[in-house]
Amino acid sequence: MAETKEYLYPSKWLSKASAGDRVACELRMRIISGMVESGTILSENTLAADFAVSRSPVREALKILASEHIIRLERMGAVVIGLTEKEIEEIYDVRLLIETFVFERLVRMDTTKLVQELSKILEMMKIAIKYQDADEFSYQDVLFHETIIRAIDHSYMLMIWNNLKPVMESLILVSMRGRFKEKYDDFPRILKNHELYIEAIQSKDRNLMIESLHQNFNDVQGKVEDLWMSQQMLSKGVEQE
Amino acid sequence: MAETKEYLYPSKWLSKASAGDRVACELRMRIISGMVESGTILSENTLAADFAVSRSPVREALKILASEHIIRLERMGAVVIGLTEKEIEEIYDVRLLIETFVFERLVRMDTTKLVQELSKILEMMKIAIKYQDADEFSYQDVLFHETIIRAIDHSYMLMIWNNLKPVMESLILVSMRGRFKEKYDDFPRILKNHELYIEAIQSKDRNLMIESLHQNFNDVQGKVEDLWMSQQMLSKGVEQE
DNA sequence: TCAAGTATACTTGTATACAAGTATTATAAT
DNA sequence: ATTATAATACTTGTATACAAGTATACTTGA
Repeated sequence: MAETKEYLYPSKWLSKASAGDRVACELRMRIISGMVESGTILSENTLAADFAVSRSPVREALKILASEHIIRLERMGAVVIGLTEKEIEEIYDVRLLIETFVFERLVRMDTTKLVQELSKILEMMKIAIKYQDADEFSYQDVLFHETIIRAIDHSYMLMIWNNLKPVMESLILVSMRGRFKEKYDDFPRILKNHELYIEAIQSKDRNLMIESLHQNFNDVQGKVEDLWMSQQMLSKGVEQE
Repeated sequence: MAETKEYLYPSKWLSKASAGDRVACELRMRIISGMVESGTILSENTLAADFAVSRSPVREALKILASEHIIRLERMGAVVIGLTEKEIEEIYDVRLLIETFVFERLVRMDTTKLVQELSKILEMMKIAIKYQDADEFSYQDVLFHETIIRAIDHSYMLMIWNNLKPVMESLILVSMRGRFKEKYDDFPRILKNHELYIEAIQSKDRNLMIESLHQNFNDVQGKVEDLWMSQQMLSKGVEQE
């Protein structure tokens, strides 16, 4: 059994999590970062041994990851699907779909409180950049969009978001960690886009919203791919079971 | 422990299902039909005793239902959320959103094979009506829409559908069973709408699609509510733990 | 060397056991 | 009568045990 040297998922985010959640989060990061390649077959017993837990939490984790569609539960073993370029695009299709729907609701609401909340999160993001804290930045970035979605109080939109969130979170984490090392000058632009987004919500300007949304996605999308590839290259060195 | 007299979920659909799935499906039906009222607190142990299985499958079932947002997992016990009028509307928001997106993709595809498949399903629906088989009709109805969604080969749209499907399925089952008894003359109209839908896909007529889609929803939506209420009334007589 | 059949070692699904924690209830003291 | 404390009976999360089923590998026969 290969000793797991270090964890990809921020341990501070797991303070109250169950063993099942821990395994799910860590495994998800390994899959999305490319450390565990797609096609790999995961066994409950092996994973249980690797993570030093029993099969119960592992089973739970595999169920979670299967519902996120990054693994496929088969008769014998779970097959890693991972994220291809196509699937990353699909994720953004969904985000675009959701957030456009949400915006249509927002324009008919009082958004002053929401705008204030978003501004706060934006400030947090700035500070995260200042201290080069990629994880904190990712957290706030995800929170930013979640806050917008929660604002319309639509349980099924929230359901979709909740299904998408873990994968998004991992994707953003991987992406941001890479950029804090390499492309530090990207961040002013990201912040600008979020500012535009807030402005669009404030002024209820549909076009501005769509524009900043697309910008936001282009920001992440184009770069994630490069990074993801490089991560995959990088992880070729890691020993595989 | 109250003996469970009869099952709401069609047992033939559970031929290869695990005990966890069985519990999930049956419990879902009871919640959505109103037999288990919202606010009820479910305990793993009690459910395990009721369904004569161990806690493992029950835990699995509760996780599934929680991801579908019809129960809420709390520190002690799972609280039944159920479907309010608002949530039923929200489900149709999502369906509208998905299927509109799907249609946009379809108009850029060769849909001859899809149309053929849908026609087959429609014939099946007709036969189900002929033999007054509400369950079979529901099955084909769900399959109809799933077939359309699968056609565009979009894993994340499919993911959303998969999350929505069980609840939809239960909702349609409850609705159709009621209508086979009471409002038998609704069905020609339902069939007509599905025909229109196929026609829209065939001719790639966006307006026709939107129209038939809305019709389809109105068909189910307005009536579901009445039925749901009446079901709730009806189930008041059933003894509750 | 190759085919067929059996045995073995894995797989999942379910049951059960146990530990840690929480609510409730009963008891005791003011 | 009311409040505080302690005991009890629940809760969940995790580990482990076991049964049924499947793939793999090995052995035996030609």
